[in-house]
Amino acid sequence: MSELNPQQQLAVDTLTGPLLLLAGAGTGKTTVIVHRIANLVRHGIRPEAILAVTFTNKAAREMKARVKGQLGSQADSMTVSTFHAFCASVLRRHIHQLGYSRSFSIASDSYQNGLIREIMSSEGLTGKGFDPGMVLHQISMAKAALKDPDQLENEKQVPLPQMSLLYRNYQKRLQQMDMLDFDDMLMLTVRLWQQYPEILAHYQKQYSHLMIDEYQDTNAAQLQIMLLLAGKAGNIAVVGDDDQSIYGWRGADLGNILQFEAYFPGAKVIRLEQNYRSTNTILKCANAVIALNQARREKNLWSQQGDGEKILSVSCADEKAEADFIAKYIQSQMPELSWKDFAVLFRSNHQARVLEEQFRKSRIPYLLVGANSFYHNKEILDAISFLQLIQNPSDDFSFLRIVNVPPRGIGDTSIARLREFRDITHQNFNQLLDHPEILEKLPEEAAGSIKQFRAVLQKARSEFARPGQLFDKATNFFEQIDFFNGLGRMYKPREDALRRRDNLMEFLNSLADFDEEHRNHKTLQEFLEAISLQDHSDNQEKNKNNASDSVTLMTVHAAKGLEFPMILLAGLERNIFPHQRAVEEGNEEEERRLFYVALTRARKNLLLCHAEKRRVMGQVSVVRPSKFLSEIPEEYIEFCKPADAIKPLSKEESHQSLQELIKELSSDE
DNA sequence: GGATAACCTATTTTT
DNA sequence: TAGGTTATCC
Repeated sequence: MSELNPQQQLAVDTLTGPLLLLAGAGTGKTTVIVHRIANLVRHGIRPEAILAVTFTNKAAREMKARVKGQLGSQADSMTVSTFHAFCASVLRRHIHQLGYSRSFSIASDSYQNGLIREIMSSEGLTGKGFDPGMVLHQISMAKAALKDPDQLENEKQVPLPQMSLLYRNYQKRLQQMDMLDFDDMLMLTVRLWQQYPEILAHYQKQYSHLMIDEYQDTNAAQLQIMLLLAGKAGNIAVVGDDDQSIYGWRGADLGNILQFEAYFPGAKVIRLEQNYRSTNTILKCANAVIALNQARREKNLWSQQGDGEKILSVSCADEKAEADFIAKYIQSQMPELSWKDFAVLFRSNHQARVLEEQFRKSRIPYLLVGANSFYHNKEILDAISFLQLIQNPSDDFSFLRIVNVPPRGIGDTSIARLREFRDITHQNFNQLLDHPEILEKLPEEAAGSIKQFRAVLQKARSEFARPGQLFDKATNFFEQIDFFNGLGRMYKPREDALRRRDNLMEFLNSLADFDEEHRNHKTLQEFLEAISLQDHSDNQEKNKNNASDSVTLMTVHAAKGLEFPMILLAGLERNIFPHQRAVEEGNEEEERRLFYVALTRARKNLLLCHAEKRRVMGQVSVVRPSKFLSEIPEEYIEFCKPADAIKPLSKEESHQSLQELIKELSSDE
């Protein structure tokens, strides 16, 4: 795109007051954001006074890089940050005012999970009907909506009567351990600014111009942060698309964008509707489908790219046939296209399994996005817990996690004893270890191990107290205490031992990288914060760059913001997409937005697949096509069977592929 | 303390 | 079907 269209230009020229930029899919919003920032600077706004907020680190990095392309080194003094990283920096400076330690650490999801389990079991709330994930979700939603436990008490629609009790305990335990979860970072920033107007004033003065990306995904807490920070001056520009709001289940409030003018009086609204990505056939379908939603702002995407080809809807016998068809179809498009031109999207992760299997059989290179992250590995969590405990002595949870890893004779009995002491004295485990009389009450072997453990921790704390040489310290440290080696040995008898050891090695390397990148000026605390706030798809990025050419497999959620020449959507069936539970919970419109996101990822071609029978929970059952299929206007779509969708190979090609097959068969095993 | 067996349950997961 | 968690046993 060489120059801006009139709407884009208008957005770039609107520099003061509240601005809502409704940017449809593929309408060049990032270009506008970047140009607008450059324009602000051109009009005399100091880069230090500009704050741009995104949701992901990746988005922040990209924005910064592109602004740098426009402004050069001036861009360095501007703040581009995620909501959470920004709040973390605010809280690191001021959170003592709210009774937390400034050296708080950040609770990861596995951490939250473990903590809520512990709380639920101590309240006797285990077994059927007590789902820790659900409780955690409720707490998260409450925090996102800035509700405290008392407010939850008065609510009628809580799924568990004990909700507010659990929330209160969870919060108490986190605070005792000087930990914040992700929602706390937002909630406490709001609380801080509300209770200390002079602190808020400081930030208002520092940042005169705000910009928020992916505005449709903001929750109530984030809205408060923006309202407070924008203050009376109200120089805030938000960019988003209500039709692409697909994170309601994480607390995103569509009302933030639908009622923007009510929250920010005098706001200007600009629509970007010219799309630079897709064919008009695709856009007309997407427009028609999304128009069926009630809660939205009117928009109509169009492009200058011509009509392009019709959308294809293919009906397959079952999920295996569907995967087989998808594989064959992609192969049939070769070699005119390359593997990386295709993305196969699905509603839920488990659908990937059949596809993966088929792709392996068919020897199609693929990349599964969003599969379990590096940081979910047991050994990595152990290693992080270890560092966490060194950094934050109050972290009882990490203590419990690694006090006996690798096994050093500190069993359930000893732990139970320590817990008793903790309940009586209200001191954390680390403090308890300072009392010799308590150690005496433990089994002899355990007491010995614990003393040793304590000594190791103390030594490590003094080693890590100063910034720099993180990596050296860590490697030496791990070697000295035999933690690293111990872990390696621990996994030796199993065949996954090598992988786990490699993972630990990689983790140490990431420490080294971090150290080097920041020229040895960073502390352990900063490293831990970085890995907590890092979006874990960073690893995916690396994979993607390395994997030169492969088909992408991912959920529709993961595909937001991406584009591919050809999109294949699998499992377009009732109860799968829209998801049964979403419909039951009254979220059909969000499912439709999700479908809209899927459609608008495609540049040239869209292929929608569904099966007639599918194995669900081990049982084969007859399934029906999704209602979304019937929402696509008939003139843009063609229905067919797998065989009709694949262009037959020419004689020459089929001869060739036969040759290949023979070669493969003879070389295999 | 650790291995094994039985048991349960299946959305999405930016930080 | 497959995974993750819990229960049980040695």
